[in-house]
This record gives sequence, structure tokens and C-alpha cells, in this order.
Amino acid sequence: MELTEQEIFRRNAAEEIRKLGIDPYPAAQYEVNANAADILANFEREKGDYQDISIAGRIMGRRIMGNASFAEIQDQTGRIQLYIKRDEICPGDDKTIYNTLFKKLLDIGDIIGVKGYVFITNTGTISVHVTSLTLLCKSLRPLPVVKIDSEGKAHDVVSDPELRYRQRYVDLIVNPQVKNVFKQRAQIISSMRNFFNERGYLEVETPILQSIPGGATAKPFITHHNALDIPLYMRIANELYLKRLIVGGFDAVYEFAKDFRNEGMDRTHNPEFTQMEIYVAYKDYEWMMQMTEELLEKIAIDLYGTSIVPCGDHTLDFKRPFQRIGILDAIKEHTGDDVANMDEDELRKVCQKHNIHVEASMGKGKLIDELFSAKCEKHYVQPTFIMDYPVEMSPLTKKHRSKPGLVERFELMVNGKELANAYSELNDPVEQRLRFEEQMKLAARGDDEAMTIDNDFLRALEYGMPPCSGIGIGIDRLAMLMTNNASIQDVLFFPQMRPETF
RNA sequence: GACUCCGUAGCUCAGCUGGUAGAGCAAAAGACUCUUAAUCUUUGGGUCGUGAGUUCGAUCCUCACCGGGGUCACCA
Repeated sequence: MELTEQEIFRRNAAEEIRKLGIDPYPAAQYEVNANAADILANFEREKGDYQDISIAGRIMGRRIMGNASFAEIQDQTGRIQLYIKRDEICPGDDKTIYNTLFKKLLDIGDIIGVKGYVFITNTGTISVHVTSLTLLCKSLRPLPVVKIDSEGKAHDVVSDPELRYRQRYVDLIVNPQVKNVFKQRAQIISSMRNFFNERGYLEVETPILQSIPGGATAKPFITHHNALDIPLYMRIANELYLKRLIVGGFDAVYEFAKDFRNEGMDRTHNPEFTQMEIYVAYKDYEWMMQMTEELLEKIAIDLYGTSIVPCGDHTLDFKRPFQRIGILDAIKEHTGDDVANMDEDELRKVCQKHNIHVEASMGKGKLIDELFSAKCEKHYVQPTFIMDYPVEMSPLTKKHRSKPGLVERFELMVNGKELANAYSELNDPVEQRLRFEEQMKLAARGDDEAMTIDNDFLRALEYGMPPCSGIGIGIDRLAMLMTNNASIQDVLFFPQMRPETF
């Protein structure tokens, strides 16, 4: 790879630094006792504190005025200005550290540590008056420089999505608000974990490599285990394993699970994504709706201090309780068609009437799902539970206690997108076997996402699983909602991309 | 997968009804001991995504390919 002019200059500078007897990549730890955000928030001139600080960060800008300079360094918490005076960092006759190292050989992007004291400049900027400077890492690539003018307007913002996603490290350095999105994501997960742990639920880990990919209807990634010489699948869900644990006697288990689905990618789908699934014994989907309301309200309040969350052109309110509507009622409301008692042929006609693409392999459940996705989904902006799905599209769900042909299932729709999926779990092993067999028939018709029968799971159910309710919540989509990002790529550090050629 | 838009210096972008390119920042050299988009002087840096075609001549027109965005399809 040909080096650019600036890369050559920086490599040469690293050599020059070595010639001065300074290691551009020193091994020793650098003790830090302060950070930018804390200093900017808490420094008061009168208090006389922050007078012996040590801080480290990346050089983000320099303004050299002969024998005194200002620079800005950025640490994990933010940026702070440094004031560097030649005769203070070089008190003796040897001015090399200032004249040669700082002025000539350091660049924007280098990581340095400084010691000194905090003061306020004549123009009122809280700054660190540097008394000693240590190079901690020489940067060999020029960093994009984003400047903020006096009106707070950013110039030359790095916005090219390809650069931002492929080189997330650069994005994080130059776009400080990006870091905040990921802090919020971590906070959301932490809120959920606290919520569950306070209730005594057990966090567990279950297999990612599975010989039968179950628990969802989706196309899996296939891999191969050499020693066993068998195909293995990357999990599409962990549902069947968590239910095995309920059989085993845990009353509530949850997992933040990376799932993998070999399907199309767009702004709401990444091939690998995170889903939180939880199963609680002796509960039903009514209970689960209440728990979900409590959980989401808490997440919003932990994050924003209120249940109200900005989201694109809307404002979402996660205040309990959420709206509830049956899926067939939703379809009736938005299409005018009452599909409750229709057979497959009639349903297909209704779909065609609404210009919905149908295929021969689609069964009744799938057709209803299509109808809902195309005509209803987008209308549910505020958190809404869509309830009581047809049995055909829910092979793991218990039949509705009072509504024939339906199951006790809900999906939570927010901002026109599915955020969660939950049900009263089917625990009748004979019924479950029949449902799997129905799925096998769909597979025979050409549905390459239909479930395959999992005999070990059925064996577990035969030992007896207490009635329970489970839910899966899409963590990436939740993060999108809660951080007001329209693209999944903005809430994943490293969204999937075609491999780069170097 | 289909359609569509985009790809020019390290970064952000201009440009040309077709005559092989400009700016700001960044960089290099110099000046400057309170700057803050620091300023001032000087300078370097590009096979205009890749390949082919049309043309006397292509960064610009055509086609293919590569990469990305958007819409749709697929997909909980």
C-alpha cells in the first residue's frame, strides 16, 4: 500500500522522536487523576483544587503562537484545552521538548499525558496549565478534523456512512454524540438487568451453536463442526433452551442473546442482532403485558427521567398502561375486512385485493401476518399490544383460553415496528408435537423458514413444564427507539458490511 | 434480488454542454508567550472507485464491475 505524504511525515516524526531518546509507544502506565468533563463541571477558581492533576487524551487541535501554545485534548469524557508554555515545560536551557517534540513532531491524533494545574484563561476558558508533557502514542494516520465555530456550528463533519461504520473508531473519535448513543444502549441493558435481578430472575447462557435451529421462523447460518463432523446452525433464537431450563426447575430465566438470521439487511435488520428473552413460570401473557409495561416505563425513566421519549417526528410515551387490540380487530379496523372465520383461499383473495404479494407456500397464519404487516403495523406509533394471533402462525404458543382458533400471544408495536413478541407458552407435549408436524408440512410446501421438529425439546415437555410466559425483546430496536436513531447501524458498533479490499 | 442516487487531495466539498482539476481544513517551511473555526507568509499533495467502449481527446457520455446510501422485495 502506497503511503500518503502525511503518513510518511508521521512515520518520519516517529523516527525523529526515537532519535531524541523518546519512545513513541512507551510501555509504562501513565497515572491519571482527572478527566475533562469533571474539570469543566467542577472547577472553581476560589476553591484552589485541581492544582496537581494528571490527565491523558488525544490531541484534537493545536494553536501554536511561538513560545506558548494552546491545544485541545479529548479523553473519554470530553475535550479540554491545554495551555503549554515553553519555559514551563522546559525550565532549563534545553527547549527540545517544546521546540522539537511538541511543535514539530506531535500531530493531531497523537495521545499524550500532561501534568499541571487547572486555571481560567483571560478569555474565560477553563484550561490545564501544563507543566510536563509525555507522549503516550504517536498516531501515523491523519485524523479528520471537525471544527466547531463560535456559534457552535460544526464544520467538515464526518458523515459518510461507509467511513463511519467501517472505521467506527474514527467515528467515535470525531463524532462525540456517537459515543453517547452507545452509553445509552449500555444503560438500557443495565436497566433491564437490574429490573430482572431485583426480582430474583436468573441470568443464564445457552448454546449459540445448535444442531436444530429452533424457537423462531427464520433462515439460519450453517456451519460445520470438524471434530464431530456434523453441521451446526447459529441460533435464530434461544427460546427452546430457556424453556428446557424452566422444565429443569428454574422459575425465571433470562438471557441477552446474540441471534443470527441469514436474511436480508436493511435499516432495521442486521444479520446478527441481540434479543433479550425471558421466561417466567406460573405466569401467562396477561401478566407478561404488565411486566413489559413496567419494564419499558422504567427504561425510559432511567434514561430520560420521564416516560416520554423523542422519536423522529413523534413523541413516544411509555407510560403504563399501553393500548391493546386483537390482531383480527386491527385488520378489520384498517382494511374493513373481517378475516376472523376465513379459510386460506378467502384470505388469499383478501390479500390480493389489497395488492399484497402472496405465494403458494403461504399458509393461513402467514397470510394474516402479511395482511397485518402491510396494512396495520405502521399505524401503531405509541406502544400498543397486538394480541391473540391465529394458531397457524404461532407454533409454540398455548391456545387461547376462550377464543377458538387463536393463541395467547402478543406483539408490542412501537413506532410502527415490532419491538417484542410474547406468549403463554405451550406446555402440552402432545399438542406441541402436532404443531411441529404442521410446520413440517409447511416446509414440505416450500416454506424454508418453517420450524423443524425438536425431539429433545418435546421430551423435555413430556417431563412437564409449568405453565409459563415468555417474551423476546429486540434490543437493537429498543436502542433505536430510545436513542432516536432510524437505522440499526447507528446502534451497533460494527454493523455488517461487505468485506473491504485493501 | 430490483430500482435509484452517490464515489474527485488525509477530511468536507466545488468543478467541466467532453480539452486530464480547484477551495477550506489537515500537512510541510517560516513568524508569533492568552488562543479558541487562532492569525499571517510560502509550499507540497490527485492514474477524479476499477475496467472497457464512443471520441482527435473522457473526471464528465455509454456499458460492465466494485463499494456505499435510499426505496421496494425478502425478513418478525
